[in-house]
Amino acid sequence: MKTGKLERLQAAGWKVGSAEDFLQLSEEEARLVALKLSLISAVKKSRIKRKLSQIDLAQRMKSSQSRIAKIEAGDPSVSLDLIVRALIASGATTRDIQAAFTAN
Amino acid sequence: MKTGKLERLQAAGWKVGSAEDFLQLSEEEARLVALKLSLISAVKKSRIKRKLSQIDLAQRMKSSQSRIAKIEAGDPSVSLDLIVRALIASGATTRDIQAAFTAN
DNA sequence: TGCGCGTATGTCAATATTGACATACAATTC
DNA sequence: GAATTGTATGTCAATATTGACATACGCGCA
Repeated sequence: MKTGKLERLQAAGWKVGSAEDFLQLSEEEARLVALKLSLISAVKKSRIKRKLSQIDLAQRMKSSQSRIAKIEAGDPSVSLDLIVRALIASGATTRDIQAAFTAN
Repeated sequence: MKTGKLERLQAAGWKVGSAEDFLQLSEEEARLVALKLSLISAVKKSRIKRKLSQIDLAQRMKSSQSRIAKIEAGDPSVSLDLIVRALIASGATTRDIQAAFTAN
């Protein structure tokens, strides 16, 4: 998960480009972040629900335990692709995924 | 006239190679590809609906026209992150994104 | 015909993401 | 308190993805 660009810029009191561009970009970025967060939450829920350890899930998707931990911790190095792969591998149904996408 | 899954995958440029390989695609991989295809379709629909050219959309999301073309062509080099960014930048609502799932 | 416009395709250096590994931390059980 | 089990964090070489650019294609129009 990317560090909040908006928050950091605001904290620094910066103006970037026009206010319009700035607000639009941050809104889009915020939507993407919110989407990732709800998917991450769904991964953990699904994994726990199926009583899988991080190692179990890692083996299912041919990844590693540390990657799963980073996914669930919202590490900036984790892509949306990997999050969704984890969701699917964890046994989440299409409906589960749909719900996660919608819940933001 | 519903297109077969195999044709759709090949048409989208995924390295599928042969029917043999396709059959070896795990259910998880197939679900991820199907998800990407739905979202890709939603990107193009949303862009056209808002009367945006690929160049327009590229500027909105600070990418390039060729990237947008590759997104819509289902180029394997395009990540899910970028697809969703394009969806958001094209003006798609959360409901539009949800619809992309239901449609598949 | 040539011209503008939108889209498609190939390439590539820069950057982002990956699995794997080592290691630390937390809770549980003996 | 030591072993076991599950999770967190940092690192890094290998790989994947990126925007940018050049260029080609299709199509309507003057």
